[in-house]
Amino acid sequence: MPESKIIDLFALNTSSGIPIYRQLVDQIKQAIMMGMLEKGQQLPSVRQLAKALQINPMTISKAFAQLELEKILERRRGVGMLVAQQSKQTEVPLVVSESMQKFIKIAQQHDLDNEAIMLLIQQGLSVKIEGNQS
Amino acid sequence: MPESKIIDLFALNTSSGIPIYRQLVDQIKQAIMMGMLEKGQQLPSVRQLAKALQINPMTISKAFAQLELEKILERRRGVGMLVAQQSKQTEVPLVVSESMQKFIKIAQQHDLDNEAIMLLIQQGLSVKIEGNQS
DNA sequence: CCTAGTGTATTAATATAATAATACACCATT
DNA sequence: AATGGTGTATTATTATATTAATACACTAGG
Repeated sequence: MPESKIIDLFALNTSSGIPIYRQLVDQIKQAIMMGMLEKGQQLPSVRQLAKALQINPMTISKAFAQLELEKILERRRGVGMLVAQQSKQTEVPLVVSESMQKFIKIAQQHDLDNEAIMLLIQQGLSVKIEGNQS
Repeated sequence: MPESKIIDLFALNTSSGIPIYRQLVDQIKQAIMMGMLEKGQQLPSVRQLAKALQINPMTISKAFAQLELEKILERRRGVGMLVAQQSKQTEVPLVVSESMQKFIKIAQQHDLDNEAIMLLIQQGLSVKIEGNQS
């Protein structure tokens, strides 16, 4: 994916109540999972993004700081940012996406809305382990 | 489910960063979805819960205020709280749970952790319509 | 070295949310 | 009406998170 198009990956919603930097973090992880960003891929500069998205450069930087902590991106002062070669986030296998789509379809056919679906999954994930982690 | 056992439904984590009242809201919705709370079912009183869970009564009340707004519970001053007969939250059909469990199993077999699974679903839900928007 | 491009540490301003204390409102039973 | 149980509006405190401004740090290329 050409660097110029990467900016189009981001769809920020400033009135959703979800912090901008978190939206950035999530959307980058998702882009990698969907195969839209590859390891070694260079990202647009903090200032380019900040200008294009009309937000403060530090907000971008904060998002990337978190992503670096999680070993997903590498930041290089004076150079730029790129998807880490050893990124912990990787593209999701097709069978997984397919299984998910099947599940979502069935859930929607039974009138579950998005929030209910998220809650159900959350429940499903926490039940696996007896007692609560998190 | 006997009222005395309902308190056991709640597993609050005061150090998770997730607000207590939101944990209560989510856990009640989940309990209904899992069939552990039924329509018309009476809930323990605000003060009983507050004492058992070691939190302020107003925190319980806040959670229930939200659930009433969403037409899930009914609150009756001087009487108590109960699951609304017309509750918008309903038990999830078995086929849905099964499909979900299948999906979770496959995802975990492919090394997705809980956070990745949640992000994936979130992505899956936001990409509603495949096709042209031209 | 100088410049113009990278990213960022520090700090401050803002915004907002979460929790709790209090006193009050409502209801059923006597 | 008195009592003892319900829930709650109001208010204040606290905590904390988010965003932004500024000045600084690093790098590549001329």
